[in-house]
Amino acid sequence: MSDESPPRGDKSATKSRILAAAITLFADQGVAGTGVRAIAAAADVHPSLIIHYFGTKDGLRVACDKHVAAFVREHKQQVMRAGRIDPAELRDLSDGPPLLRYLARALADGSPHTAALVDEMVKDAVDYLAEGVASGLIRPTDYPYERAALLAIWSLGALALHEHVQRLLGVDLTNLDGGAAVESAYGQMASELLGKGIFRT
Amino acid sequence: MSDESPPRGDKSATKSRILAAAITLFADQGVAGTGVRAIAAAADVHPSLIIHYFGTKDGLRVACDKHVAAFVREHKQQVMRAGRIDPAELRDLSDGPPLLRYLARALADGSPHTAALVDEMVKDAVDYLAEGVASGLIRPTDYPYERAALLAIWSLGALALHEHVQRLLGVDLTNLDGGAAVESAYGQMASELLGKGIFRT
DNA sequence: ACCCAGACTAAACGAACGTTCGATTAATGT
DNA sequence: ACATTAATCGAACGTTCGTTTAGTCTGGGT
Repeated sequence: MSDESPPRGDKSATKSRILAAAITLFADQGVAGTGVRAIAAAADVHPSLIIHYFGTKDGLRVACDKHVAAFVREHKQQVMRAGRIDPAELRDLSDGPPLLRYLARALADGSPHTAALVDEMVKDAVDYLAEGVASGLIRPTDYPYERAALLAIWSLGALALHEHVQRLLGVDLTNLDGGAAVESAYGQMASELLGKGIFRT
Repeated sequence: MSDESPPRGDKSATKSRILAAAITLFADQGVAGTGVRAIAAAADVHPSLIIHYFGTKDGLRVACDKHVAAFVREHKQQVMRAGRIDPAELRDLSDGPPLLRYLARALADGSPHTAALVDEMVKDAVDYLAEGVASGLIRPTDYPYERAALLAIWSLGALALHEHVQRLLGVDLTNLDGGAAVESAYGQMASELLGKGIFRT
């Protein structure tokens, strides 16, 4: 019980408090299922202040999209591998709003900015896989784009179904602590499947 | 322009008309984003009739869940492989409400009955894969349950992200016509990845 | 012929919704 | 000290929400 009452008159701090509250609630209950009053209460501000800053509820949604997209853009590779985010950045992730849970919902909901984000991730994956092929680690393919796309879909799809992944395999892909996901049942099984394949040679 | 005006006094027909409209709208806009009035208008009935039949909006949601679950339970294997539903059943799928789109949203939203459904699919996949192992087609593994679970997650995750799958690979997993998905870029790439693996031997 | 169960409608309720408007407060420049 | 600006609140707007209540209409049993 230290700084419970937010300081008044600090615009950017209030704005990010609203943003954090919105991301949390949107991630939990969906955009349509969350009212501005609930967000305002969580951010400890008056509802009309949200409109004053973001114009409209959808403006706030867009701001949340952009905020999460900015984070993801800096960690594309790690997010797509659903783990192994370096500990320094990880503190920001556990302390702040649940960015990955928000992303998971945005992926399924088809929010405006998410498609572009996914496309970027696929493009990066193409390059990343091409490097692996060049260094002889990764098997070449006739369809490098399609392979990258499918790997991205599988990774992000697992993130979107993180609730089921947790129930079935015991890993919370949205709350990775120190690369736990890679050593988990999820990571080990993914290695086995992608490593040796599934069909008998 | 044949039977535009629905017959009055046919309880079960009206009920399924409401159910179909609800599944369509829920799949398109989400449960929270769809009002009972919109459903009533789509089903061409009065809003209060929905309450009369299903008690509450959430009761209608549960009825939709059950209806979709019943369909999926009869086609578990095909749904998980996201294709190859036999043409007879397929007509019901294209004519009726978008059951797979509803399922995709329910998977990500975590609706009540979906978890049990996924668990059943995984259990079936365990058996199915065990048969493959017994017949020598499929490589054995030390963790058969985890393998089945991950394959299910990948399949259903791709379904949940069907919008991105369509944009990236040109396949609509929710609107499969005659096993097109298996021969598509999605199906071929999945075969390649699961067949030979990704790492160079 | 009557009646009655039930399919269905009409109108309204209170609550919650997103948003607007005007006032109040506190910091800032002069 | 004063004017200005912006941050923030308080109260209300009109709309839509899910639901309720009371009713009308109709087909089938007796």
